[in-house]
Amino acid sequence: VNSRPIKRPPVLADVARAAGVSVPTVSRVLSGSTPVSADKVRLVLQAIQDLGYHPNAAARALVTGQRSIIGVLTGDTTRYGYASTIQGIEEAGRAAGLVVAITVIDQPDEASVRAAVDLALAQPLAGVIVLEFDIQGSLALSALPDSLAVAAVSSGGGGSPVPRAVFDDHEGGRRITEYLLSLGHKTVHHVAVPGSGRPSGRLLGWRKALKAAGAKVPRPLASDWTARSGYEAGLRLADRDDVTAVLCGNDEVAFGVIKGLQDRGRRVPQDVSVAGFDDHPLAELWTPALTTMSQDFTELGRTAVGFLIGRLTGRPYQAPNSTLRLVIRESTAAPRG
Amino acid sequence: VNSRPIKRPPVLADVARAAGVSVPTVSRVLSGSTPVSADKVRLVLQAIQDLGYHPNAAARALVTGQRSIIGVLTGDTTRYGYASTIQGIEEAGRAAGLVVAITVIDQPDEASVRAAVDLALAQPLAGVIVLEFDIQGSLALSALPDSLAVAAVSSGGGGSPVPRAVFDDHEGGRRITEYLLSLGHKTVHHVAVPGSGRPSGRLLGWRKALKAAGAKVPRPLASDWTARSGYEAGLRLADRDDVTAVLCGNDEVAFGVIKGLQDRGRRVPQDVSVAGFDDHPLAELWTPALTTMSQDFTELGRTAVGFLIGRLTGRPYQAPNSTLRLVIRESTAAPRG
DNA sequence: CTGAAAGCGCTTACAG
DNA sequence: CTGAAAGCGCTTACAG
Repeated sequence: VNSRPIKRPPVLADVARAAGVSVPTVSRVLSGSTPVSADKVRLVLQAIQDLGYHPNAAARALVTGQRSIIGVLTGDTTRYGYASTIQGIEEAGRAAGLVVAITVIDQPDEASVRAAVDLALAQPLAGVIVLEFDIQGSLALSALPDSLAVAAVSSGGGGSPVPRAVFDDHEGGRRITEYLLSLGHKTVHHVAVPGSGRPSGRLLGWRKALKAAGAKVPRPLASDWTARSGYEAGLRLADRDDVTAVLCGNDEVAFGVIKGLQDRGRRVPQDVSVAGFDDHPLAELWTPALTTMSQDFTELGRTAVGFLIGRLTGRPYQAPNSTLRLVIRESTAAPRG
Repeated sequence: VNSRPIKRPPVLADVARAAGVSVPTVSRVLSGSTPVSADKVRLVLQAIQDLGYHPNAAARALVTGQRSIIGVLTGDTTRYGYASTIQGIEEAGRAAGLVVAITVIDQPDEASVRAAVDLALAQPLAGVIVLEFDIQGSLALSALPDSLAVAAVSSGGGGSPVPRAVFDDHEGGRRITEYLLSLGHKTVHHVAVPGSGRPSGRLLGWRKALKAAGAKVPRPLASDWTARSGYEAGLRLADRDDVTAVLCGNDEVAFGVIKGLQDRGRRVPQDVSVAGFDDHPLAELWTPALTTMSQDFTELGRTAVGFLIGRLTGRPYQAPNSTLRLVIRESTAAPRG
């Protein structure tokens, strides 16, 4: 493979020499902090151009103490909720002149968390945002030093006292379960996604709605967030004739559950209603189109950046209201008979 | 919202004072570069613990010249191909002690590219990886200075002489089109995704296969990568009775095309065969399960990191072979009659 | 094994 | 407007 040679990058002194001025003068041209005579400005700009000079970020960060990196600690980067949240963080970060440095914590154990935290903290960070969607996230939050500005995006409350952009999973789970019950289902089954150590808020809200309605609370099935694990759950649920409604921990799992039910000859929603969570972009195109609880993850990511910048600047940040919204499509209906 | 106070982070001198040793001694304990007496090691470790000391990354980077950030320049972070590639970069990066700093170039114009490049280069970067999947990527590649280690993940060849992890879109497009023709279709229609300035390799390979077979080359429809735009295309294609096979620029578009065809009463694959590109995780669960050209984006991301580290260390990196693989499922069949 | 000294590349008072 | 000087927090020869 071809490749350009890597030269020693030019430094400020090189530019100063080329332009015939002092080092501080170049710095002033760059920052605009102090007036510089027009002709020197021209010479300096020319030299910067010629040499292809870019400031050494490390040196600048050292002296100014200015950091322009938001560290993001997360258990995943590709699933819908995670990826959308990161997208929001990146957008809001970039608008504020910050880049996003991602470190994935791939296992929910102390060692992985420690390794990831150490790696992240080895960067000149303005602050860190933790995606507290899973056990990794919870652990990371408590492993972070006090000297750092920290915010979290979180599915429900939480322990350590950091600003959190939370989507109210509990409330969402409750509302969508109530909706299913209101269609006439005797109870609602649940295919759960992993929680952050404790049961997910979605599961808690689901259980609460069932209890409030005096409905039987079936034992939840487990999934690992993936459509494939949802499919397995769907196959199992298809064999039980007491199942008329299923709430899934997220849309990807719901897609799999629907397919599993259909592959066993159960029609959705005529035989079984299925609802999801999150409003994945494909939810409206699924067959049948998926009823779900919509969440604006991107907004949540932006909010977390707002919190972080608020802490950094001392100006408190006003979080926008919850974006929870029940989206009724075709995958849910009244039970037969 | 509650929040912990941000204290001035402790520095090496604070640790040295607390432990009653000199600054270099603390540094030596940290790096292990030079033996330090056991009792001093203990004192230093204790002080580090007590103070919650973390090294100042900027200072360390300045003196060692070591950078542990891979800058990633990309047009998107959430779509399947992009997100998976970034996942691979992060994995391989983390394994090598590097974090991934993402900057999105949200518009394919010079100004957006310049802003993103400047923001990325303001960090202490070990090198940068450009996702050359779109126009933004191509522009970014030419805007990067020579003094930086650069690699790209790319859909097909390319201009500037940087090491590229390429997935052979052209070859993939050709092979899957040949497959569709081999089923007996007179020609294959195409719903294209945006290319990186020029037509996508997928489109080129598709066209080449048609020409080689002496088939008519229909005018391709455009999409913007999303399932929704695929849906629009599907609706339009459904009205034409000369359409018996459609190759889509990616799986998400294919999902939409299938739904659009179905909503207009066309059955897939009995009336129209539809094939995708990429092997999205939901492709196997779609109804009908999607025939597609599988690509290992995660692997590509890892390869790009390999190139980068190869350049940094001077040890050339041997790229793995192409991962292109035709996956035949249920969405394609011989035409009727 | 350990400390005093120099220096990485920048910015910011300090004097003109 | 401009340069000489100091210093950010670390690491690395240099002497013991």
